[in-house]
Amino acid sequence: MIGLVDCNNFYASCERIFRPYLENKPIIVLSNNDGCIIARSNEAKSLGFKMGEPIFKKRRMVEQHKVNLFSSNFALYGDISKRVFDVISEHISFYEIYSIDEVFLDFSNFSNPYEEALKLKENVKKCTGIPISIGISNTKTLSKVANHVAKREKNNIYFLEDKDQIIDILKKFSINKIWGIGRRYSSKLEKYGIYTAFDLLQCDEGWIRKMMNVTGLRMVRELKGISSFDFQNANVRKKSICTSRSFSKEICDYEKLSEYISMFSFRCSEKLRLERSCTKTISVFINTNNFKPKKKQHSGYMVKDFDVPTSDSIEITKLALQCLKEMYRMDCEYKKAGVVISDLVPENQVQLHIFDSSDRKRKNKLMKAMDFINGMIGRDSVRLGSSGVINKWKIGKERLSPSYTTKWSDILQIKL
DNA sequence: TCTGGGGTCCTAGGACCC
DNA sequence: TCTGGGGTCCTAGGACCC
Repeated sequence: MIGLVDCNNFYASCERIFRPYLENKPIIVLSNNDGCIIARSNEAKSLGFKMGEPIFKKRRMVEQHKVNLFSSNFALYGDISKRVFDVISEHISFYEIYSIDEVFLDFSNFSNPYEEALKLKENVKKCTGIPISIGISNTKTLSKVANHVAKREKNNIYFLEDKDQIIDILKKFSINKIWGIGRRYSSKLEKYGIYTAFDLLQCDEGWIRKMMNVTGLRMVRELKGISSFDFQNANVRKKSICTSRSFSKEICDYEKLSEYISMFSFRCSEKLRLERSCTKTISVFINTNNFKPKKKQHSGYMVKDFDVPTSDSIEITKLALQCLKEMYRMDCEYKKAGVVISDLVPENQVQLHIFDSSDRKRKNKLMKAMDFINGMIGRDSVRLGSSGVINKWKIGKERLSPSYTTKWSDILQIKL
């Protein structure tokens, strides 16, 4: 038996924890630059706000219904997420964290999974203030289905086991809600008259394999109750790391753009060291605003390799800036840029290079010192000169809530 | 005026090897 | 007229997830 925990409207719920007066009020959380809708409370959902919609198109509706808008506060969400998982780990020893607000649980040792889920749900709510839903079934994909159903149940828990019951639900379950079927596949399948999960189960497996390759086939098997996606080991390393941003205003100036690229590279290398990995490959991209098709368009993308895999911020930033230099066009206005590092190897398995003359031990020490200082007294306390002197990259966040749990200056005060 | 960020997996086809 | 068989590695692009 596999349980899937999903935090209800996670980001919106995080904002609500410290503002109980927002209970039953519509809440929307916005992406960077306060651009798109990325989370909605149930109240906001029923008012008709859509995921991913740009908020400026909805200004009037926001005012009309007195919707509470928030800029995204990922420091807060990340910390609350960790607390939720901490509580869960006290109940269950074998679990797989799937995303910031989802975790698969091994429920096979419980004689009464429903009771166990209920206890877990209540404890998470009590300890963190976050409401969760739990779907239970015998494969990951079916537990995802069960979780959908759970969202509408009174207790937010659904145990899906009985064969007839599974068929009943799959007959009403439209394909675009299935885990692993997105917009492309659903419109492709609908052309063949396949509208529900049940319809999909009637198809020939060879045909499914041809249509949706082996991943799609595995998903269909899971719907049939045959487990095809394993539990992931808790400490899988990342295969790539990316830092990218859209700018609130387009940038032409090379100096300014290079400061961003430098900052993105630095951020990537910090994440990389946290993973205890090194990178072999770096790619940099810069894009103009494709919502303004009349303006000159350019999508630059450049990849470069390191002779020796590294996690050194200085080396990584240097190569990234070289990429930028080679593709930057002075007659373009750039709206978005990013740095991706890939081909990651564990730091203790780095292949050395016969002509490598740099003192890697010394560089490592320097990076450790930087990470230590920034960890002690705050991000960017020490950084590279190439990223500029002041925090120019502060992206538009007008409605940012305090970082109640991760910043001393923002800690909640209670009057007794 | 204003449109997010960070990941994963799979496949076909080209280039190469013996 | 007729021209083999069995592999690996890499990349771009397509699909998906939250």
